[in-house]
Amino acid sequence: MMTKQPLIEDLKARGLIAQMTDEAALVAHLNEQVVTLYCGFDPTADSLHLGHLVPLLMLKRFQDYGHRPIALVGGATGMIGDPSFKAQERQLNSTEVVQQWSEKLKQQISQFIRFDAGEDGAILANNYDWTAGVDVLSFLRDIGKHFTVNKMIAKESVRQRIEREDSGISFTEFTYQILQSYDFQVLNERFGCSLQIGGSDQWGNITSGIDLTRRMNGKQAHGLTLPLITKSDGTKFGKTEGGAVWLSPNKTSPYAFYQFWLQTPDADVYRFLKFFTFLDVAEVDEIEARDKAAEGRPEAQRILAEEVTRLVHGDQALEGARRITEALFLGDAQSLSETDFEQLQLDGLPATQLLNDLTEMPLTSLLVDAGVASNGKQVKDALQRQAVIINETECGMAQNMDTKSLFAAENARYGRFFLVKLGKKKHHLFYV
RNA sequence: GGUGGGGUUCCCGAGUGGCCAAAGGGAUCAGACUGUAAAUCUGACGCGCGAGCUUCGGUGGUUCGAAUCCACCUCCCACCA
Repeated sequence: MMTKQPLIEDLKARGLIAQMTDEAALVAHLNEQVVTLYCGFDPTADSLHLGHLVPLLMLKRFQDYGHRPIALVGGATGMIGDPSFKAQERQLNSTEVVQQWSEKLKQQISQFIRFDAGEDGAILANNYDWTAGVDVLSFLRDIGKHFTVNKMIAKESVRQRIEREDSGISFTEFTYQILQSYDFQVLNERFGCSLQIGGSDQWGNITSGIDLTRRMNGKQAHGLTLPLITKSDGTKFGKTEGGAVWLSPNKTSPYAFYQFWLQTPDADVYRFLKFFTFLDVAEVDEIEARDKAAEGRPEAQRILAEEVTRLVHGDQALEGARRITEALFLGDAQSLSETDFEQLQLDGLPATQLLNDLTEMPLTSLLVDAGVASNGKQVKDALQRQAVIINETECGMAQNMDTKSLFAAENARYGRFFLVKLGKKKHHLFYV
């Protein structure tokens, strides 16, 4: 890294700080030494999603400034469920499932930070290791004694659950903040970890961990939270028609991932460039200025999509995503060669093999079965507007029952490919 | 334990015997305009190509006909004890 402004200044400029404990003390602490910091990720699914990306990149930002990150997988806390700002009690997952998910998260996290032997080499930990073996009496006497229920109840993060009588909060979830606090204390003791970061919903858990660390270890620790990522139109960030955008290529293909970013509204894109990429703030401002001056289509979305896809899926996957995008949106699909088609499939364009007998198979059902649309109504709607295109041929309602002839061999590209477009953005490859 | 209010389609929320697959808003999808953006306008929005099928906390009843009436059950809310 070249000359750059101090870490906290940079984070502020990016809008990445929601709250922090005593700023002056934290800044001084970061300037004085290599700081070991941690962020926890609970296994609530078999993959991380976009919501985890900002904290994950935050760890990397700290590492880039010479600090030592600990990525903590919540094998233990994931068994309990964090009640913070959740409206309802969570469904518990079995031990095997949580452990399995923990392993997957570990692998994902590993690709973002450096695990070399240097003093800023990252550490991967699982709180299951130090929590599973604690017996009840020790837990209550050694740890629980440091918490007053009065304070625990007062936390904003659990207040609505305590005040609302229709949901309530189980003792299990109520103890979550103790477990997380214990993590901080243990990490402080074992690795000298003195800073915890997390989403702004974690503020309560973080400060209680700081308290516990001070009580049990006599050490002063710090905390910093990141803002909740919001969209300018008020809808939830990180969701698409199909649900969450995952970091695992098996759950969200690099192509879909790339497309997600490419479709970022102008009103959010520059903010997101600061949140999700390592481009300098000045660079982002420059891009913005250039786009404003240029009139017409901005460059920002493309840059954002490329940067983030590369970060999460690597150069090769990015190339694949770009190839598909170019073929489908920029070039004309007419000119694709046979190997291009094969490549599209390899690159992750959703593809489905055609059934042998398409007699009596409505186009609506075919497309729904392939996952192009979620129900027949959507296909029907598109058909009524001539918005279904099979290899350059527009289809209307009248063709709904003509699936067999639409997908007849003589209409296939190179005798086996059908590129189906539903609406402007959904593409699907069918092959014989 | 008592009294009163309530559980409606993804969410919020109307509907109190037929005109209800169920107002309105949000979310979502598609079209127009654009730049694979926003805003705006249009259409779709329980499932089904269709005939048609299945919904209004649950079960059973009254009725030609029920989300709407009755009984019981269940969950929630408010107040009282």
